[in-house]
Amino acid sequence: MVREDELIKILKNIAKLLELKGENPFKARAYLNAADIIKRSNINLEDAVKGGKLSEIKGFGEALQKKITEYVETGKLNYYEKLKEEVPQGLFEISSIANIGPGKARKLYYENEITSLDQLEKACEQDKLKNIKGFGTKLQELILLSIQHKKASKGRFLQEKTTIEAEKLLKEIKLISGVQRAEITGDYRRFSETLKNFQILISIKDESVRNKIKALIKKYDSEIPLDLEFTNDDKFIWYLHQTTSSKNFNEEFEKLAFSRGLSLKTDSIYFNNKKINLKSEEELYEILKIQYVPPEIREDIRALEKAKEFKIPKLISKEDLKGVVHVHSNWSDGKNSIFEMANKAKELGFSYIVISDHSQSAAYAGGLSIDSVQKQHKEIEELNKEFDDFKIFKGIESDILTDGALDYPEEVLKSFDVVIASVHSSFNMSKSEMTQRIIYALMSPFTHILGHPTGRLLLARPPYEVDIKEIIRAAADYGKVIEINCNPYRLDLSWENVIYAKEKGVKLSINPDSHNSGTITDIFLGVKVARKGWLEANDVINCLGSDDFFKYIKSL
DNA sequence: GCCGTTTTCGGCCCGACTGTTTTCAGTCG
Repeated sequence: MVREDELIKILKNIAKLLELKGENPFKARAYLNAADIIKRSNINLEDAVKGGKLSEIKGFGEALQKKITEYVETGKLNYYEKLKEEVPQGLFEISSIANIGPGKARKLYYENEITSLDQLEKACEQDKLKNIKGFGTKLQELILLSIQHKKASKGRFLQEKTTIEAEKLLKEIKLISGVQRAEITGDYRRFSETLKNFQILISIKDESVRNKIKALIKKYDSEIPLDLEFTNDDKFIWYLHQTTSSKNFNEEFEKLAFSRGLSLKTDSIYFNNKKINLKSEEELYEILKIQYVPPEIREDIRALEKAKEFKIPKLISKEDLKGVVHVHSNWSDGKNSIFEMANKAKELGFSYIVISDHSQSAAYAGGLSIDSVQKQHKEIEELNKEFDDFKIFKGIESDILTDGALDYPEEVLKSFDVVIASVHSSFNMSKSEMTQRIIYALMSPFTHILGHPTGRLLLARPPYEVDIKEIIRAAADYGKVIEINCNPYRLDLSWENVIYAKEKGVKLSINPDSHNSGTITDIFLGVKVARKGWLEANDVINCLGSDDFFKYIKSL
């Protein structure tokens, strides 16, 4: 099995390394282009190599064919390994800072003896960069911000990226004889956006089991650290609950539990001085006579207050979702055809999909010209005839231009069923300008949904400067919907702001923003964000059936 | 490094932005 993602990463890194070496920028672009081809197209690399079909693909010349073949056959690329040795690590790191490209990185490294991020940080703090031609006070500030963000992200991992690994490890632990119960707990179970480790709680029969687990862990090969905690089975549920909950929540919960007759001793849990073995967290809540609090919302004590009053709403679940909003097709920068995207959504049990490719200004992402829009609409109309009980809606992800305008003239905007408006350019505006820009887009009668409202990329890019609360209030005023973008790097709107949006009466749409049919399932990550934001099914517009969804959109 | 052809070398996407300039180079999407 070819690690396609890995190859894409290698090709991108080669491009960057070449730029840093100061080679012909077009050579670098050829590698970027190759990475892009692999990402967007449907080529099965293994088959293409075996069948000698690589040469048929535009963009894969002699050199790239050779390299791709080498990678497919050996899982490695010698050229890349050599290149890594030629380019200093420090130089590579420096160029990873926002607003530092290859040009500035080279200047710092070779002409100013700044050979690491630490040195770069110090130089900025000591105000030394402003003397270098091309640098100034403002850039110094931006560099510091970027370094800070990088530091804060260090040692943290995206929740979604860790899931498969975590579940696999857990399964293996459970198979060890003498392991009674085991769960991944902590941030993972509460669904925090990023994690620093896997916290695993295990109840064991006796001490000998520990060694068996340790032997298993020795074979564990991952960059994500493990934090194992052992307990006896009587206390398993208590500790599962404790380690899942946030600190604040837990403190209040313990107070309540102890005041209502629970006590914790070394051997077991006692209720009214009687030993108990809890089977589930639900049982724990039951004996305390309060409503069950799902793990996702054990963040602050408001949840506990509501639980005492039995007023925790029925949170949204996967099964409530009826349609998929915001996916890209190969008409812009997606990998699959409209048919393939629709078919996949149907297979997953959804009853409609909103195709929303990029708009004309997004040239880098193959944004649709007016002519293409019209052709795409014809294709959708034809496809709709082929599907029973499934509907494809004509959507667009329209850029919000710098002045807040949408990206097509009115007569074109009118032709879409659904318009999602998103910012994709000029991130460095002032807070008030950016806020105004987005509010202006919300005021357009053609806008239905605001896409990824803060533009953040988890662990990679902070949100653009924007007053998100003001935007949420504006969405409420103009009756517009806000997206929960489910791309694992975005999860934007964040759950904290989802809570605020609900308070203000704003409806949300849980959108996967998929660029291929395999990531439509990202939509289920969004359900977790929504749950963490206390949403119920009736807060989310794609919980509506196809007809009601369309009616709702048209009422905006 | 790729492509295409005016066949073996020249052009490759480019506009907006910005911090630094005082006309522009580097970065970004």
